[in-house]
Amino acid sequence: MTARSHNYTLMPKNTFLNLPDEKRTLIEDVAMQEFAEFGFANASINRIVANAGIAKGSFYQYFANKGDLFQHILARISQEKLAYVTPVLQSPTQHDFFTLLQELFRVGLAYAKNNPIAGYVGFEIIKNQNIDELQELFQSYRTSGIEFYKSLLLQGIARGELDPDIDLDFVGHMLLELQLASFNYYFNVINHGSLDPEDWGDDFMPIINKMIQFIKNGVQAQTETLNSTGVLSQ
Amino acid sequence: MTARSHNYTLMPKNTFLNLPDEKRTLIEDVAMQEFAEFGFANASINRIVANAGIAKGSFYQYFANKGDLFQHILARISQEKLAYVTPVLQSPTQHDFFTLLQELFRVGLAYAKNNPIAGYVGFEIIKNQNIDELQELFQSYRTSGIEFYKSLLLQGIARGELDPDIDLDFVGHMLLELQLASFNYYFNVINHGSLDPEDWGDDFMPIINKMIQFIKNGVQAQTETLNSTGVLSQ
Amino acid sequence: MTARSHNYTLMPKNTFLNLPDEKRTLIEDVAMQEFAEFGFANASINRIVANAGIAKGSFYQYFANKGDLFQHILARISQEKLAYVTPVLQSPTQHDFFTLLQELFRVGLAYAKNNPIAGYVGFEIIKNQNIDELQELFQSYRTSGIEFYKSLLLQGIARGELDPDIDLDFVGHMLLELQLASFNYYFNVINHGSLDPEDWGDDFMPIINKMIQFIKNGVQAQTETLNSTGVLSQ
Amino acid sequence: MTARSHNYTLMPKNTFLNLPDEKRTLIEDVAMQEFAEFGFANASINRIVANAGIAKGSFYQYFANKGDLFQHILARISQEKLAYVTPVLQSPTQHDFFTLLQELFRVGLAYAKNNPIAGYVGFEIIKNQNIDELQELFQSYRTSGIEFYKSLLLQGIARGELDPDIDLDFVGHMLLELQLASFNYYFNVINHGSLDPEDWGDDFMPIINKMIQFIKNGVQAQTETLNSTGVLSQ
DNA sequence: CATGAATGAGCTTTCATTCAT
DNA sequence: GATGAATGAAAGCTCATTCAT
Repeated sequence: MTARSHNYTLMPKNTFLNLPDEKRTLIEDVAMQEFAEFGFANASINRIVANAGIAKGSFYQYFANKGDLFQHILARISQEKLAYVTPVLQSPTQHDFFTLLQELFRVGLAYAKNNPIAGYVGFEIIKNQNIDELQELFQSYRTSGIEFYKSLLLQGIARGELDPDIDLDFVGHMLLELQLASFNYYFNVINHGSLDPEDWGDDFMPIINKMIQFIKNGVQAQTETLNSTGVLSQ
Repeated sequence: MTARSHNYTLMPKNTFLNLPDEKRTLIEDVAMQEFAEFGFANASINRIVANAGIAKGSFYQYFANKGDLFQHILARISQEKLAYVTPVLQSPTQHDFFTLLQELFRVGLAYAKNNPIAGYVGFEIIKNQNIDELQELFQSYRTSGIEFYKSLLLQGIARGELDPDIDLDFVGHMLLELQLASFNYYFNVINHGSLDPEDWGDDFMPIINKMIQFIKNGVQAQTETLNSTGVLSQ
Repeated sequence: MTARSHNYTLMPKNTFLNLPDEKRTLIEDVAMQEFAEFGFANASINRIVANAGIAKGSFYQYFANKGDLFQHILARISQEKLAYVTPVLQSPTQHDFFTLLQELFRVGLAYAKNNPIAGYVGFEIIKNQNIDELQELFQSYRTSGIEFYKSLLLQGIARGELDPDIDLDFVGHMLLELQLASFNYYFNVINHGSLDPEDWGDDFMPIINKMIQFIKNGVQAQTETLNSTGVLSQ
Repeated sequence: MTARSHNYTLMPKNTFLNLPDEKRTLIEDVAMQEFAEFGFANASINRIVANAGIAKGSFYQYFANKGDLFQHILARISQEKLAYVTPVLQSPTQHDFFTLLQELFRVGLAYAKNNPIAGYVGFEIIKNQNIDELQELFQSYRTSGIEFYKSLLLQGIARGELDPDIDLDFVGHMLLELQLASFNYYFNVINHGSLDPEDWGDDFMPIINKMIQFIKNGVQAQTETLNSTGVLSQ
């Protein structure tokens, strides 16, 4: 009774984690490459096992299904990103909002630059939430990202750095979207969509600075007088 | 004979356009629904022909393949949107940048509200450009959108409405992303992802106004004094 | 809307029935053989298509799934049996219960003798109702059989041929079981389980007569006196 | 070494029997449940070991294969049933045929009522002999059952209780089938196929009595006069 | 111009069993 | 004696596309 349906359904990984590092990493890398190249829907387990040199049966001893593998890959990416967290981000209360934001974006792009495939997969995934079976997972990544932004915004408002009238939820969403957009811009415009690490330019700080400037002041000319409706007078 | 081999190579549509309106529209609607429900990768031609009540062979006389159908659907959506273009957008030189931007966003959401499935498909698609065979197509949609934003930005700078130091290309990208984000926010947050027209709230102007405000002034606290409505006083 | 999910799900057969007779019959025969040899659970569609010389994809254009094929096979068997219905069974009111019963059993075995594989499949199937997805189907076959027996029993009672105190439902069940048992006895004991038509003996009337006798009078010695409890006195 | 290769060939059980009682019983229970739920063909060793919490390799040290396990389960059920044998059945020569038969059926149903899963498995299995690899086993269970009935019949004839003209072999088969049918009737009609012990009604004696009556006298109307209770008057 | 049967490669997943530790 | 990772054949089923009529 208690024995029924135990470690059979919650499968997420288990045996996979005990694999020799080399083999485990190989499988992850192959899978990541597959997801990056074909997207989740078109990723083929056949190809993955072939490229990783493992038996198809073995795959299913590591992961419950394709979604499970994918989830694991995302988790690994999330965790790897933690290694990039810098002193600035570790003490968020000691810096102003825009410094923190700049650091956040910088760290995101730095990770992506050093791990283009992982970065790309992580990016694609948050962007595309239209995979039914994984919607919840994606939503949770999005939500936690937005919540983090909202906490930063709150702090910024409290310190008088930010306009207190902004809609926290709305702006939180937009910051997440703009972070993704920064990746998109860097990846597609600067690097022309290449996943080859060699093609990734070194200097993404200009992009980030433009982004911060954009978020900080918007695009309006600064010197103009404003009428009471907030619409520019001539 | 020659006509036949013609049909066969330049396939994009041709025979399809001569169909009775009702049949053609049915096929389009079914396809749109399919793409909305399953995404491009998982959309099934089998299901489409079954749901549209046409023969499998007929489908391939209308379209070269799934991508061709998809391209057609997108083109139809693009064209339908034109019907929403308002006087304001038809004479862009007579309005200031933020008015135009507001109108652009408003029109986009109005179309989506009245055609949720089409709106969703059009949105998802621009967002997800990771479908290899359609990348070029998506890119062209993006590019033309961005170019349009850039032309607006240029005009705004020329008039002194906008900060002349912005990077046109960068900001153009961001505006496109933010437009998509406005849809995303409206669709996922306000309407909780439902495609049912009945669930779609009526009032998206607050979202647009927040967006315009965000783009205009950013989030930084203004040194000017603010009245209680958050509108700048002189 | 109406077009959705039409002839896509109710699949039972459709295209299959339009096949050239020869091909259709071949597939049916191969399938019947497969079911007879391996049972439903172990029957392999791979083997069936290989033995029938058709493509796997074709199979699924004929049948929705294995259960659908099976259902069709059973329906064919049911229908074929109708050809065996004799004048006696066509005018049931004109014969006494035991004559009808004898004829029913005779016809059942005659069909099975001439179509051993079909007979065996039909028999196995009613017997084994533990295939989840087909339980309803089997139950309906059983139920209609039992209902028919019950109607015969009622008529027999009305005519004074049968003990009016019997439990109709119970006896109906038992008659069905005994008919299956007659097949079982004939098939396994007399023919030693061979499906080869050549091994099937000619004369199953002795079995039927014993069965009728058993059902008619039971096994009790007929001459004994009975005490009031119906238990034999010494 | 030699001991090891011994274990390996005569596999049926051996190492399994030395297991701590609790573990052994758990495995048996899990297996029984699996067979009851999925039938033999669809029973999964994967699921069994998972649900029993044992290693896959261990399973194959206990049993040669699925059939071996199954055989063991059947043997256990057979043995458990022995505990239900009553004084009446222990001294068969001291009771008349119908008393013995009634007791046999009663004991069978009593066991099934107290051990629904085991009862169901034992029943299903004897009923379905179309599992190639186990046919011999099933046949032997059937044969020994039939032989026992035949011995009872012989004794009954010798005592003048039974019609001396019956075909022993035939009637023996039918009695076995009717015993299974009584289970079938009780299980499917009375308990509606539920394996939940709580759903099993208490009173199966009416069924048995109808069965005895059926076997004793058949269904033909008696020429003797009947009192209103349906019990024969002298 | 319409049809829809035919195709076989491909899909994800489960299987019973082996064997090195 | 116990383990559980490894295996690859096989399962049922869907796919986009072709082509003869």
